[in-house]
Amino acid sequence: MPTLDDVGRAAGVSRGTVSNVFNRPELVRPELRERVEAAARALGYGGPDPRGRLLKEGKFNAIGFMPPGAYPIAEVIRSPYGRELVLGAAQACDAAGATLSLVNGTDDTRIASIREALVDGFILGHSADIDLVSSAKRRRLPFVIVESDAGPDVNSIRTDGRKGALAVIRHLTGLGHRNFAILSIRRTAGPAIVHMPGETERALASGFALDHERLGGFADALAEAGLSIGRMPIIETTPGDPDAGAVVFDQCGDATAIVAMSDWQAITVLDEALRRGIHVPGTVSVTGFDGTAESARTTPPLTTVAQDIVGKGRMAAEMILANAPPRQVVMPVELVVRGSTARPHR
Amino acid sequence: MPTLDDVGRAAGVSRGTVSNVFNRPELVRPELRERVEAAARALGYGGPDPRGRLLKEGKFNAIGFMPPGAYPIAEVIRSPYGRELVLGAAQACDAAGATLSLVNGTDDTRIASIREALVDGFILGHSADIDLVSSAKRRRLPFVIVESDAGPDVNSIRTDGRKGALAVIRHLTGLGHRNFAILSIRRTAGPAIVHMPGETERALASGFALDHERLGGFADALAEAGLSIGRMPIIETTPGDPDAGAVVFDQCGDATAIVAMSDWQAITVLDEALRRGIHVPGTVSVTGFDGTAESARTTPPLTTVAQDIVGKGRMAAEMILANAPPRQVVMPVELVVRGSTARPHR
DNA sequence: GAAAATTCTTGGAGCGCTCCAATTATTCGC
DNA sequence: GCGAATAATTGGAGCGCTCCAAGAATTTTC
Repeated sequence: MPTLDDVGRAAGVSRGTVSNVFNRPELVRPELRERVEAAARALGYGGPDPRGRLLKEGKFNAIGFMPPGAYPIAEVIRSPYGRELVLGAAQACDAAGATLSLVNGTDDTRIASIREALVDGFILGHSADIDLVSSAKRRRLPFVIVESDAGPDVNSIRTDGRKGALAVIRHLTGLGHRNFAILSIRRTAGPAIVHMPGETERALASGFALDHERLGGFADALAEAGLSIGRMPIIETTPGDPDAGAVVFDQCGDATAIVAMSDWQAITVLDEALRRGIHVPGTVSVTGFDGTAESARTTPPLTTVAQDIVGKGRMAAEMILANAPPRQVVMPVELVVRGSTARPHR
Repeated sequence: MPTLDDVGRAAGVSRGTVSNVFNRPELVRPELRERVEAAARALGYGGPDPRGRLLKEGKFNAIGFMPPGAYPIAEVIRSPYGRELVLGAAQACDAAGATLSLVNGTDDTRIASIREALVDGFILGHSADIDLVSSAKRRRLPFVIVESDAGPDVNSIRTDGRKGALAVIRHLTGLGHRNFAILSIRRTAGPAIVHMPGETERALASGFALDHERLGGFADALAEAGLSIGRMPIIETTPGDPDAGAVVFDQCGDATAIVAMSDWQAITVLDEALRRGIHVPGTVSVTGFDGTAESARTTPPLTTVAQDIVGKGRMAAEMILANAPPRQVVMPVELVVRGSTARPHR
């Protein structure tokens, strides 16, 4: 690849003049400019390489989005939640004229990705992963953690998951439900993990901070109704896993309410119910979490905990762009009761 | 910000050794390594700046996606079509461990964005925009144009829009329709542009190559049935413009079939029909284009021209990643007849 | 037509890093 | 304990560019 120097040599001018031709053409005499442009064309010079400029100038004008867990970036676009979050971030980038980089990282490359991504800041899709946070810190770029709180010196933005969880369970116990199955989020790729009653401690200890908080809310609300979360099956599935619904119905025959940690999982359950001819909410009630656009369009429409996901993504990106002192934002939630919940059968 | 040299000075070692501590720690004696690490911590050195490396090494390990027209990147995520295209590209990036950069560019910054984006190649969301293509060429990075053909020396991947358009119109004329309204894609932001019968030449000349091809298909299929496209109103709207449906019904009262260039626009029409109590397909038939996932879930389900959008995005990204000689790919289409079309009323 | 003012052009310094050949320190073998 | 082998460290060159002070060329002014 030819360089500024090569072009300069070919045109009989200095590197500096060639640079001016490309960056401040008004500074160079028209005839010279044309000579330089001709030389550049002849050599196939494609304009100043951004690498060189970068070293001198600094900013990448881009913010990075790193998916939660070790999810592939495609999964982020595919998931209703991820999509809305990215949409919000994209809105903020549009307003700022910045690029939004979806940064790829498998389990063992995400640390390196943080170190090397060509961005001015990061959105870490929900994760309290200590290693990730500390490498983000080390890099000394602004970053925001979505959906968990990593202390006062780190930007974070999360939903009041506890409150949402309480609201869901109170709604269901209020309707008379006593037997629940909980559909939790598996943090890595792979098939469903089933924790039957009595062996649910492991589930409670695992996964994202997000799950802890929501599970905590579930546990407390169940306790209010004299129930114990330890008696309920907990099933961890990857959101979007099409088998999740089947596993739930296979394993949790006597649950009258299936409580999912995400709309996407709840929708899978709805699909499977339809397939099996199980009536929702007649035979079983189903709840989601997130209030994605999809949740309003299912049959029946999903009872869910709504939050402003797009707003969350936008705010996350704005926090990076603004580069202000760290803040910890907690977004409100609201229970949206729709058609997928009713009194238990009998 | 401290540099390798600063750290080296503080630790009493050379720059090279500090570099080794971070990149090939096994090369440096443990005690020294610790001394260097301590110095780095003390100075708040965040590890080697990727900028420096970049200059030496080259690849960005990222591909850029530039939205069609001057659409903001948020619009790409929001639109069903854009989302699937990006999803496909993300799949290919996942497989290759690359970053997917959604590159921002307004009308007057897109050229500069192409020049300066920190990527190894581009996907140009459908656009035959001469300036853009030539600046992409100039930069000498591999790039792929989606949805139009820019000649044998440029990668492109497009759908057989003409065939799809023919199929739609033949289906509708076969059902007995004679009065159509055409919903075309406005390339810039802004309200609907209405071209009433007799003034449609302008519409035929404008917009994306994509529209030309599809409009050409419509025109020919109409001609087969003894009809003239010049007699049909053509309305250009921005996909996702929620008013599109209203404009169509306000302006095209006697059309028995509304033919949209994208599912998204067709869905808007469906929504508006519902709002006005106009029965689809009883009173008016509606067709989409693209076969997005959404099109199967509308009420009634949409008759549309299906194509493998995700596959298209994936292939586009793969073409860049592979960096092989230019190819021009034409993807097949298939008419999918669903519930939104029927014989005209009366 | 010479000095002053203006416009253009030059090339060195430096951005932070990696690479590598050369140098220095350490360990090994007998 | 000494030379050879091995391991660890160094620092210069260079990646492609921008910036800028200085110098050269041209134009203006009186």
